[in-house]
Amino acid sequence: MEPLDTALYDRPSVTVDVVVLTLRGGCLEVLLVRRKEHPFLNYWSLPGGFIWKGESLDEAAARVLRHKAGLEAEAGRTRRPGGHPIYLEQLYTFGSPNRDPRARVISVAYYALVEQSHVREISEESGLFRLLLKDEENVAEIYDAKGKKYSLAFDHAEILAVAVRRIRGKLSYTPIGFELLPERFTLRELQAVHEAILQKKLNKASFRRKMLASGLLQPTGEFERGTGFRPAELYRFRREA
Amino acid sequence: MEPLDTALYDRPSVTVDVVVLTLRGGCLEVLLVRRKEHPFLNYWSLPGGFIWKGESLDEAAARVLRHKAGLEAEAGRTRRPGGHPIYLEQLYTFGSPNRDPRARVISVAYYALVEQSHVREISEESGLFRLLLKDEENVAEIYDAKGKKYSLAFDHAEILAVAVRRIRGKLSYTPIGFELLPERFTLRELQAVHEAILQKKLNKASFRRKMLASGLLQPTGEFERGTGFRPAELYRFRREA
DNA sequence: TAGACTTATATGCTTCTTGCAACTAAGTTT
DNA sequence: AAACTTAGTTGCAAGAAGCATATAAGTCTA
Repeated sequence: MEPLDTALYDRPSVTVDVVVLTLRGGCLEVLLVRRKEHPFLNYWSLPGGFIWKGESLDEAAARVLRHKAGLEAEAGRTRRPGGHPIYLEQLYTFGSPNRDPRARVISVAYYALVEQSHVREISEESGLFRLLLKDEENVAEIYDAKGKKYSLAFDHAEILAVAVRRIRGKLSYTPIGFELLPERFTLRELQAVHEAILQKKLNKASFRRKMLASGLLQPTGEFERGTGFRPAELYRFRREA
Repeated sequence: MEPLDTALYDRPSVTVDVVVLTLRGGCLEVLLVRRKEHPFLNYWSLPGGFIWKGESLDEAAARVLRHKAGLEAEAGRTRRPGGHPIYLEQLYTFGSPNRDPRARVISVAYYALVEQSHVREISEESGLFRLLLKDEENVAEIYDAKGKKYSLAFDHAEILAVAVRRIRGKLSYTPIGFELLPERFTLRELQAVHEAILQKKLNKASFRRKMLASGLLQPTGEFERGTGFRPAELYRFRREA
């Protein structure tokens, strides 16, 4: 099984990089960490790490999530602090021969959807950045709170572009918007999530009808408080079983 | 960049496996090759191979397609013998620590959609097998022409299950059915492709309306010949540019 | 050659979904 | 009490999809 012809076969390192997405102020944001090594010293990059022995790719991604994003994980099933599973899914594998200038590194990218309050900005060395993907572009753009634009390490801007495209496509046939919200949320908040991801206004009545008809929302009978004006009912995602 | 702690970090081999799908007799079929090595000696398996130095994952998949399936490829753009590109797309990466009993092997799986007449059954060592995926199952079943069922090497039955699910999902929002047909085809043939993939009957009038309204079909003005009964018009996929 | 047969293609109708706009409801602020 | 803002509902029109039927264009058979 060991490749015999070492002049021909490549023996790459394999890393897992995780795109941690969250929503803040009506915008998609991504968690980045500052590199402390060459190349791309001091550049912002996706949290990631080499896979370990005896560990599956899913487990490696959960570990990265736990160690670099402070999100608890548990035997393949990553969990939010509150105990609910975090949405974590394999995205795509990037393997251009020169994506890392030092050596052959193949990166299995994952993406996670996390409620904003659960993303800990652990230190100066990690932070949330606004994420923008223009149509037809194959790299995403990254901005800090002041609107300053950053270049990312390696091909991470491409990875982000793939992530945003994936979540947009997925949203049109699966209601993963929940994953970015707290356990209880209003329909307006859910609609705002969809609008932020899809980058377009949605019709309120249609959105409500579709969501309620899907049977995935469970009304709690409780309402927002202190909003000024009429409070909206709180729903939760109907977890089967 | 080299992982330092060799007791902890893993340095796997990386292979590319390609799920070559085609359609024959109204059924999805997959190209398998017979293994000539341990483990799983003489088992049927997906065509695959180690990645080479200087080669991207896409290029590795195209090379596997060329060498193991006799399908011409060219600089990342794999092409049918006739000159049209073959549909080839990355599927998913499989990396359970013990999926290969000998060593850590991570497999980046691709899938290709190929017109039946272009799949060469090169020798005794390769063949097309009927592919069946039951709802809720996470492994696909494999049958030969006589209806005999086979077990596959490694986790290849799981890879096939993921491939079938992916193509089913994709078909509902992208008309990739073309890729399994010759350049010119009738609407009945196209509908048969969709029905074979989705495993359900479709309404003829609705299917025609939707396909023609999509603007992706170009009528050729020519018709089938020698079919007995009324010949249907031949269409081709509208290639932009 | 007429008529039976089979499949291609078109059309009308119903049902369901979606977008749009107006309406009512329930709070807060002045 | 009236103005204001957002929540939530309802009616209608446009479009998509399922279903049945009608017509068209060939071959086959008597």
